[in-house]
Amino acid sequence: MPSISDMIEKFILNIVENSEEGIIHIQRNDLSTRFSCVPSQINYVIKTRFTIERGFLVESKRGEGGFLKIVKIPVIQTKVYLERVSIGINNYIGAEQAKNFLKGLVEENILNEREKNIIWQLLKDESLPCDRENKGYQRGKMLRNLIGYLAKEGGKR
Amino acid sequence: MPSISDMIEKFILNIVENSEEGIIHIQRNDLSTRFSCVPSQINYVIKTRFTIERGFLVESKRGEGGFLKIVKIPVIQTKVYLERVSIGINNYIGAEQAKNFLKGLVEENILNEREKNIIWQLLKDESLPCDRENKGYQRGKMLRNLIGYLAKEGGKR
DNA sequence: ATTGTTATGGTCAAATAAAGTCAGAGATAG
DNA sequence: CTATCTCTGACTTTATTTGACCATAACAAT
Repeated sequence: MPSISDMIEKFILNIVENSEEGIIHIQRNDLSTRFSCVPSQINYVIKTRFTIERGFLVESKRGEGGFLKIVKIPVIQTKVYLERVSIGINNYIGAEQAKNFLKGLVEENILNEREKNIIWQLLKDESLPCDRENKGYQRGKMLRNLIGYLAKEGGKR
Repeated sequence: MPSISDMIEKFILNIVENSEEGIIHIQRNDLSTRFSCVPSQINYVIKTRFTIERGFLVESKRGEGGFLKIVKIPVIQTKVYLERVSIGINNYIGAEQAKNFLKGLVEENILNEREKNIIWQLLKDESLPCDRENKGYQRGKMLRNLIGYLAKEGGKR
């Protein structure tokens, strides 16, 4: 007995699979109407199923002309990267750990030096004006999203 | 379904791109008639999209023969540009504003598309798991450090 | 020169149209 | 029977659209 959430997932998945590029724009209200559920259920589906770990990036825009943008990325690469940096949910990523991870990506030609430096500017301690615990948490989020993007790009330059 | 504002933006952008010199004169009422919207919507588009961060200057004249003059600032000395931009970085930087900064840097050839995307992954809302106020504050810090780095590098690629 | 008229453009706040959050209720699998 | 997953709705945040009212410039008629 598939739940509504399962059906919504399937529905979205289908659109993504059949899209060129694996990038789609949908509207939250459209979906909730189609499945006669409350809009926030769409958020639930997105949050539980279209995660980085499963190979998706999601962005959105509010207001008139708003949308959900769902991007499918190659899962296998993503998983490899995620495991390498050992980013689990709620994981703490220290500055050193982040630095080493970036170095690794440069060594593998996934990033060049300049890109590494740019990224470092954004997640070094001085750029995150919050307590240590949060710095680590934020680096985790940031790196996940970065990895998602890089996986999709295939690290090509 | 792009919003009307998006279409107006595209329309203006197209004219600017196809102009010699990157300087155009348009009339607010012409535009609002063409897109059947109220005149003040044009102001909205100008204010949210043709910003200094993205490398545009806008001047206008009222009264008979009035106009909007939109200038795409030509590529200038990177450092000068960066200095100008960094002045615009205050304590709170919203997601849209950050996006505009990045777009501007790309338009000025200081960043390439890929670099812009990488940076965006790190400072978009989804990557900063904290409240709105703090997101803005952090983006400020991050962008300042980024610009500091780019200024040193001279924006060369 | 002064004044009135008309043609522009500018500002701001309210209304509308999305999407996001979160906590609690309900359902289900082990 | 309990832990986890799903569903719901009230409240929040953000982006866009609209309209009422304001400011300025050119022109025409004193």
